[in-house]
Amino acid sequence: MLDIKFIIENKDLVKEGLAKKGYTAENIDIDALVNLHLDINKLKTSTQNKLEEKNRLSNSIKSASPEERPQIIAQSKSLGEEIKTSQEELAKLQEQFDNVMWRMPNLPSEQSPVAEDEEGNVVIKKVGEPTKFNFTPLDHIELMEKNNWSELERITKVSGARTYAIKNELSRLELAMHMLVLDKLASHGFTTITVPSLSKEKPLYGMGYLPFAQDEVYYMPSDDTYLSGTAELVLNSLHADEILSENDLPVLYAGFSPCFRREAGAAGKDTRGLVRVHQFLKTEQFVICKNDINESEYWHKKLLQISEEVLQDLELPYQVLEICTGDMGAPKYRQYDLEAWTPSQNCYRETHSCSNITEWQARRTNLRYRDNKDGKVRFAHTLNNTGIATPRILVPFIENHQQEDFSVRIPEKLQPYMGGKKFIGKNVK
RNA sequence: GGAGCGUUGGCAGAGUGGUAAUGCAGCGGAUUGCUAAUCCGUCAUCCUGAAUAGGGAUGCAUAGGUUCGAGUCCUAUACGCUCCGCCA
Repeated sequence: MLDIKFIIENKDLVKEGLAKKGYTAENIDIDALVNLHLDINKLKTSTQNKLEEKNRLSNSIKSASPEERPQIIAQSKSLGEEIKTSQEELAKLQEQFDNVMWRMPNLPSEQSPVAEDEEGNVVIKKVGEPTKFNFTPLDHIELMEKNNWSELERITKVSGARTYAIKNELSRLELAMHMLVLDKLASHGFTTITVPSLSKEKPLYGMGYLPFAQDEVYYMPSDDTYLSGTAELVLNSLHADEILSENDLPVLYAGFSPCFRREAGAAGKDTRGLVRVHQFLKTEQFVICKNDINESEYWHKKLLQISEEVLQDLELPYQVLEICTGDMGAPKYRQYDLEAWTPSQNCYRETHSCSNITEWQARRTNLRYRDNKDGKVRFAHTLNNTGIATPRILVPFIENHQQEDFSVRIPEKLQPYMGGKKFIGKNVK
């Protein structure tokens, strides 16, 4: 959510920012919004003047003589009717205004490349080389079959399309990766927190999942409850409506949770295997910091660095993308994605997404802190990044580390979490 | 699922239907100077205003209702605590 005062003072900048994100005046009409705001203020002022008069009348009743009272009461009553009418009108206008405000995306950074869609994303860094094999490599599904690591077909009979069951060492590997990342985040000062996958509606608006991605989210009408697509949802609202002390900042969370996504817009894409599933496990990095762009950009880089370390620990070749304005989600100010080399598809595939949201979410959740310098209350900045998401990352992992005998090499950093094993797989003793 | 009690500022905590006490913390100011104390103001949202001057409205979990007037009375909902039931 943006600040209406900022919008009024920076109309052109706002229009330009919206345009970069692919919005036109037909989607969001800034001039109309500002006019609506001015109308609301006018009506507010006149309504408040009436309220002031009514308060005066009410307070005078106590000291009024018994003869005067009936007249004052009648006067106050009729003024009350007028006020009610004004307030109903005001509520109507306010709802129109809020509707636009809740649909307004964040403005992108000046640094973000300007383009319409993902074609405009810019590779800013490559680490490692695409893996070369001196045998014919298998894809992750074949590898899982060779090693008795999955139940992909049986499980769809039970749980439907885009679900997975993995077993034996692969199942343990999935959990080992989360432990590796949780330990890494703890060493960077993050608080480990396992959070519910259930959420009420309000947090979805707070994060920006609603109203922007309604089709993506599971809803359970019998309980008026949603299934969370990311721990970010819950962490972003955990401190909603609070005024933190600046001394509490930054708040660093390593949030672990099962995540659920309908993948409604992805029909036909990545239908087989572990790349795109309805339910997965994610360790999420989440930061609440001061309202200072240098501070949040520092944390943005820091989160990116941590997830790069994760891919380096897993010894996966990867690239870093700076996401362009048109491919960024509505909440985002600036975004990097990490993509790991995926041999079977001969390309890099997304494993991490790292975003600076600035104050856009904090305004929606009313998350603030008291500034030490002047004692003023300010909206915090929030940031998020994948720590690790499984099973998707298992795809590049087992494909890149596969051996000719179908076993899979375990990188050194991960070995302590896998009982010291250097390889896993059927033929490994 | 059932019953009872509760929800007041950043925190703690008063509050007979008639302008939200008080303490602590924070911020601003004044004053005195020995590691700080004392006093005053401020402390959330919004409108008005050139204003970081002043004035005003709102805010006691949320949404309604009763009333000239609601933190206080009524209804519903959410959440919390205690107990009963069920349970990994």
